[in-house]
Amino acid sequence: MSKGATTKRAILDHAAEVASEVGLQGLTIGSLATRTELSKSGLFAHFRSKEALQLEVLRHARERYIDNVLRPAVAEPRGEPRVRALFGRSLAWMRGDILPGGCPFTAASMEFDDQPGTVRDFLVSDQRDLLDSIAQVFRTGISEGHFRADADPEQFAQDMLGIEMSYMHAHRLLRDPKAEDRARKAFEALLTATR
Amino acid sequence: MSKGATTKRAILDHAAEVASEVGLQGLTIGSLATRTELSKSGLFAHFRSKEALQLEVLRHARERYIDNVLRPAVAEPRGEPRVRALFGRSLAWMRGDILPGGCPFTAASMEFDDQPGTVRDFLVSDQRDLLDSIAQVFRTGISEGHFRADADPEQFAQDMLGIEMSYMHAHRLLRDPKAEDRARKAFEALLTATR
DNA sequence: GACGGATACGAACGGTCGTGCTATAACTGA
DNA sequence: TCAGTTATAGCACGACCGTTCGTATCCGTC
Repeated sequence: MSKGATTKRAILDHAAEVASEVGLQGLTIGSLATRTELSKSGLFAHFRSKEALQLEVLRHARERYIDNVLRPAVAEPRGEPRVRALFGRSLAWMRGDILPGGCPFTAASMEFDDQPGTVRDFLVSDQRDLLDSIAQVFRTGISEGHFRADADPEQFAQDMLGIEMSYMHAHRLLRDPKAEDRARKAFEALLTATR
Repeated sequence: MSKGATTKRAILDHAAEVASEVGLQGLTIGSLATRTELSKSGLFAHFRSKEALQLEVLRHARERYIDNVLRPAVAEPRGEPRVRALFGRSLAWMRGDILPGGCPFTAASMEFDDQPGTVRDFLVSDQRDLLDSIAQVFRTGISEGHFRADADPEQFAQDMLGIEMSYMHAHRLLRDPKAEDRARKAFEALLTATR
């Protein structure tokens, strides 16, 4: 890997962490330059605009998500075990085990849902993919006979995401120690209802 | 009401709308001054710092929430009807019927969950109150015999909030026309599980 | 109608924002 | 090793940030 690509990756590593904590708007070129020990213009040269930086940060975070959540989960046996693995790893993602500020997509979704532009467009397609992935994993559970044949995968996806989001809220903002326990109970109830 | 209080209220009305769309960080004194047709310093005089402005915006939004969601719901008969009313009005709140950008608390929670300070502190106590209110309303359903006696009100609160949050996500970001239908189905399933 | 406090304005402050340009330093491939 | 590319620094820019201060204007009270 060339020098440029190496630095760029290092920048994006830091940027994803910062963005997960202060959001994509709070992510500023000056502060990121200080943090990576680069000059503002030196860093800026890697991206041609702030918007491009934001997009690359999201792309980078998505890779992290795929590597740490989606791919390991899909490596599990089809059906319920795979669904459980996906949920468990999603909780860790939301908790901040991978990026210190928790899920940057959820945060960015709230930030940008009313701001048209390429960032919003990226988020839309990315979150659609995410929901599709959940639904797809769930479908393996239907075809394995673990869940009712008439269960709705899209419904399941939205429901599971809701459990994750309220978990992130209760855990990260409220620091509620019972948050994870409740999230897992909600998940069990959701699974029970699909059988 | 004195002149000052009138202007201040007008400012906060606009500010709450803006904040619901671009977040509390995106809310800027200059742009808010333009929007309210005041000078920057004239507006600033009503608050003594940006942080104080943010706090007052949150307080103002909370009043809106209480007036439009909580109080009308509590006016309904105790038990399940009251729980249903609370959920239905919460969906409208999340949708953006009251503030155009949807729920500013959910957005601010994501923005500030890693940023210590008075804003975060306010959000914590406010969101704790919110969850307590949901739990309390749910308890009326237990004492009326509408729900199982051993149902966990705090669990219900976190679950219902999750349904609302994933609804907001699917509706506002993804503009998914089926989002509301799914949210209502999830709510029915949640109620069913508590009987 | 005049007074006095509340309210708003204008100008200016030091900072930081995102973004260019130019020059130099560091890498890379022949 | 050296030429050529790539990467980084330095500096400057206009714009806007939150904030302060002195001044003018409004308004309620007597």
